[in-house]
Amino acid sequence: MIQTSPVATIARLREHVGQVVTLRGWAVHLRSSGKIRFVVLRDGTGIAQGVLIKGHLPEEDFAAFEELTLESSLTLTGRVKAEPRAPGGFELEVSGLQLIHIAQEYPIQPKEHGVGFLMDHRHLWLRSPRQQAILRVRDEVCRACRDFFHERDFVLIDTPILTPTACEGTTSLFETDYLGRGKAYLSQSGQLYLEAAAMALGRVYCFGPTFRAEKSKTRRHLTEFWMVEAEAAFYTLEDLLALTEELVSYIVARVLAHREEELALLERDTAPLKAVTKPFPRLSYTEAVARLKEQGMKMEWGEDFGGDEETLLSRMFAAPVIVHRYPRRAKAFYMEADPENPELALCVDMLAPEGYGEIIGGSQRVADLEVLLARLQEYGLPREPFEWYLDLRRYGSVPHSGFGLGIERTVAWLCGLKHVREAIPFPRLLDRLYP
RNA sequence: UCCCCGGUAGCUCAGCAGGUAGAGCGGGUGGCUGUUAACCACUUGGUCGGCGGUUCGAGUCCGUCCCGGGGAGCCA
Repeated sequence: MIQTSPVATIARLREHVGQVVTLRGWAVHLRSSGKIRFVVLRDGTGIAQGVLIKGHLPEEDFAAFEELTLESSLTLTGRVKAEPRAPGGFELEVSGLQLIHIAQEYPIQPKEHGVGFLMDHRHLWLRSPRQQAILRVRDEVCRACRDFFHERDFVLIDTPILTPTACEGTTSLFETDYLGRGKAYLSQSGQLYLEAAAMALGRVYCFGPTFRAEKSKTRRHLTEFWMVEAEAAFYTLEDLLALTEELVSYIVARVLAHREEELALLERDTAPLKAVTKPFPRLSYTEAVARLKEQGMKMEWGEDFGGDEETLLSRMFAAPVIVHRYPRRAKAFYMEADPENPELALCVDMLAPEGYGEIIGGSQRVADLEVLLARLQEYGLPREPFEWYLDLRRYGSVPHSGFGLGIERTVAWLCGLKHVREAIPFPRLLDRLYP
């Protein structure tokens, strides 16, 4: 395509005021008032308005407006002008319009649509300003996680997605045939492999998709979701609590600093996010149960928290709340017992405020071979597939701890979303695999 | 897996007591020199989720299945 003027992006239009530039993008609003016509263009960096005045551009280009439909692609060339009346604050006095592709009748209108319809058109829904804003926040969260760990000398370790066994025997797994040699499962956590890597590199983390085949149908569940997990040799539960607290406050600060515009577009009240500062409130499970009972919840010591309990607990504090030392029998086989009370596990959950619930789960891991062997038996797990994992306790075992943070739940919280399905580009849900 | 709600035009919905299927938006045509989800006029648009039943007659009542939404459980 022949360009007669420099190509600009809408986000940087202010640097081109007074100059003639070309914008490339898609039509989002088309209005005509006879001899004056308006095209609102989006290019992925923002929106800007082009004004077409009869006689100020070739007649052919002026007439091409008539062919435009919503989401048609085109280029606009013109002089940049600051204009308070224009969406985005800048407009182009169009001297040239080139059609690239005329879109068919676009299904998504600037009006209310049902969730089902929007999800069926997720590939197009992503173009809407709100979805773009969410995806930019997600991008910031992911980058913050990587930066955080690199600044602290954690090494990125890519753990396998196809695995021979469950990390935690209890949850259901996606099963696939492995080239006729038996079953393979989609990973539900990189943790076990990360533990091996921690014994090699000290501090490690992984960042990738995880899969849970549970038939969960709630606002906080996906069947495929992203998790950042960290594992560190010689870390105790106390070290772990400090690390999770640091990570979450780091993420929140980064999003507030770099994604203010997006949060404003999402109409996210940032006051509760600005209140997220260290130290976070810490409660033992036993204390949490007592607090819930005070609030009138009917539950007994030993039961895990349900959705209602989590919501209530997270609403009691401005910052995320750290709940530690749950009853061991409600938790996974690899968690170290509390030496002060063997009925408790040295574990942690972090609950996001405003009712968002669990975003982090972690624990100190069993370091002793005999204890781990007994656990496998206790939980009814076969020993053979875990032999490699047991080796970690045979060759220089050390205390170590790790955790995982759910990306979508974190993004949903930061953006103030009602459901995690909007926090991932293409959500995989119980009854949704398309698009 | 269980409970609740829903499925009518491309979209969002209305449709009373069973009696010839409606609106707004979108699409199309025309008008308008500053529009902001523009406005005005005209116009287009239907396998009422599928199957079966009751009835002279079913979008409407009954049965069943499918799909979607919300919640529970389970889970992180």
